[in-house]
Amino acid sequence: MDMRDQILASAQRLVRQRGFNGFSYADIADQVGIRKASLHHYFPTKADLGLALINDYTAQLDSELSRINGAFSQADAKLGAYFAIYRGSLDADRVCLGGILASEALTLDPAMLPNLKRFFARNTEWLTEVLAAGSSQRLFVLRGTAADHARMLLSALQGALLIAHATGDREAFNQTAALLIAGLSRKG
Amino acid sequence: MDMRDQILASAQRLVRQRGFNGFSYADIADQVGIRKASLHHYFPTKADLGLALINDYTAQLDSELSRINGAFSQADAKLGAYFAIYRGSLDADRVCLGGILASEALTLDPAMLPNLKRFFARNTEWLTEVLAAGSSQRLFVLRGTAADHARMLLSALQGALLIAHATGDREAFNQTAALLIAGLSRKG
DNA sequence: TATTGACATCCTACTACTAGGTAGAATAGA
DNA sequence: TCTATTCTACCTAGTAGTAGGATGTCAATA
Repeated sequence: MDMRDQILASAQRLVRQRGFNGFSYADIADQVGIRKASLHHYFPTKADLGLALINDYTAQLDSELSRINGAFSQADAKLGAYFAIYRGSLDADRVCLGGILASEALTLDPAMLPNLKRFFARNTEWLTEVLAAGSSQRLFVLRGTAADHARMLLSALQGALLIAHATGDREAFNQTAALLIAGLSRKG
Repeated sequence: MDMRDQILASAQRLVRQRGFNGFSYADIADQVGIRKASLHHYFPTKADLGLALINDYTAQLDSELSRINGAFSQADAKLGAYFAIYRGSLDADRVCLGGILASEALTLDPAMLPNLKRFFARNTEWLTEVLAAGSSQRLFVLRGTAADHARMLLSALQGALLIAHATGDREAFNQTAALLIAGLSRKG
């Protein structure tokens, strides 16, 4: 892993624990063992770093979703794998980069916002496909459009992750996740 | 409204727009027309201010929930009024203080965390009561415990509010809210 | 009624520190 | 030698927070 990737990895870890306004170049410098000024060689401004973080994270998401698409054929299994990403994040004491950047949106460089929106769009688009497929296979029973369900699931997972991260109540996340899955099955 | 309340109102507005790390004493000073140093007379440290903000906000919630309990008897009407609080927040371009503090939890003074947890507990407790009542009146059909549903609804609303605030997509919030309500009704 | 003292409020002026960011030189690999 | 990388040293602006003085209010007192 070259220096640029090390910096991105360190920054991603920091953002997902403390938010974009919750860390500084000095923190990254400590973690990767480089001088603060050297970081500016790779990312001249913090907005540049932020932009790279979102794009990098979106690329990570894309590859995860591709992996899931390849590994599972059933919609419910795909959805389970998607939920597992969030659970893994919580277990590593981190939240979703998209979720935490969303909460700081008004303080971010405006150039970051379209890419942040795109990240959310990717999530909802993939979820919409999975839900629509599961619905036509009679695996899921939807009460609105697949897109509505997709947005709701995304919101619920992001919210549950943030709250569980703050309160330390990991079980609350699991129960919410289970209920969201149950809400898609036939019969109440 | 005395100066202390003006400061709290200004700070609450700032936090709910930009986060606790997204504003400074100078911002409050500008808004309330007082010198920065004078703020320290009321809230010696920013952690003191943060603590007061959570407690104040929790008190506001309590009075809102009391108002709702008094104004409505049907569980579905109570729930609708609760949802309306979030919608009103979004319309005012603010998110929930609890939600945004949760996303910054690791950077907050540890003294703030128990009170933040208490805020979430208040929400889930009230929601649990309303959902249980609605369930026994056959207004709602629950797929898990009332407490599970309460946590899920809270997470979904917080997540939807944060995302809608960041993306500017108000309609996404409305659709998620509608779907959450629909998910409680009989029949899919 | 006028004076005094106590207290709260708010100020100017400052400190110590951290933030992001820059200039320009040293180093190293091709 | 060219270029990328990393450094030391620094800058400017902003951060929370402090010291100590000015102003005002209000109640007790003479």
